[in-house]
Amino acid sequence: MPFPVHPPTHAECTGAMRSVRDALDLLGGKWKLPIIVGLSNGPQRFKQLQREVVGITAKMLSKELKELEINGLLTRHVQADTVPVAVTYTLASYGKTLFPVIEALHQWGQQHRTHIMHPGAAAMLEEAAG
Amino acid sequence: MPFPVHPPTHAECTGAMRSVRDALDLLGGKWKLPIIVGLSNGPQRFKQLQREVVGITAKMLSKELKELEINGLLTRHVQADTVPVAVTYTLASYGKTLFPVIEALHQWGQQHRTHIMHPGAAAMLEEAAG
DNA sequence: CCGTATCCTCATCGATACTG
DNA sequence: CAGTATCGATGAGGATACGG
Repeated sequence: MPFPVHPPTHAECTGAMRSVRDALDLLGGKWKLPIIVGLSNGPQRFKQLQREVVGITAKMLSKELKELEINGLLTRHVQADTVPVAVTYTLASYGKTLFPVIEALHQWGQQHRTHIMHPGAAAMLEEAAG
Repeated sequence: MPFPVHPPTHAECTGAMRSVRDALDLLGGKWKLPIIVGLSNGPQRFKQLQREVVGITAKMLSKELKELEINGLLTRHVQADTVPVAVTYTLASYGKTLFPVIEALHQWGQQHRTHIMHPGAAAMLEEAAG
């Protein structure tokens, strides 16, 4: 088993599609992206992060953070000598390698909104292109 | 409502995250990517496509194709003068604008596999970076 | 503060049978 | 061939209560 980290929620893929699926699954779900964005402005403690990621429950935040940590995207640091304990999550430099990917998604998604709202121009281009 | 096309499966997002979510949702799910890949080698009829996208049921293929068509990623052409009717699906040139995005996901996903299998080097880099 | 445990709802997807 | 209709399983995610 070459890729034990992520649970195979989707069908097995062959060749190049496997890695696309991996990246998609890593960014997929409801909360992964907001969490990464929330941490992109600097380290956050659990409660801070929960306030930033509006609507997330402690259960989901805990679960998602665990997955992201296992994948090396963020690090978890426990300050044990305080009461109560303070836990800080930091976006790893490896996690920041996702930024170009997210940016690519952002660019496409943004133009897609305008594309959907002005389908006429696109249709004419389609027609011209055959 | 600025974006009526895609069902809002996920929480509303603010600012830049909306468009990332849009792109992610469009590519997300189990079958969208395999279908796009299957059509990237040229037009396909329904049954052909179902053979190419291994494991998909007619129900899912029909549903996914409808969504992709609504989003302008592919076109549906009906040859009504044959018995039985022939329906051909073609990846629109607009659909091909997704290729760079998919390529970005592919690149990251591929290096992630090697990253996960050689975490030592990454850990050392992390440590040095602080 | 930082989570975990339990129960619950709902969307997604699969299997199967059926129609034009 | 190209789908649709129906039923059922599965799992992501939410609500709430509780523990360290």
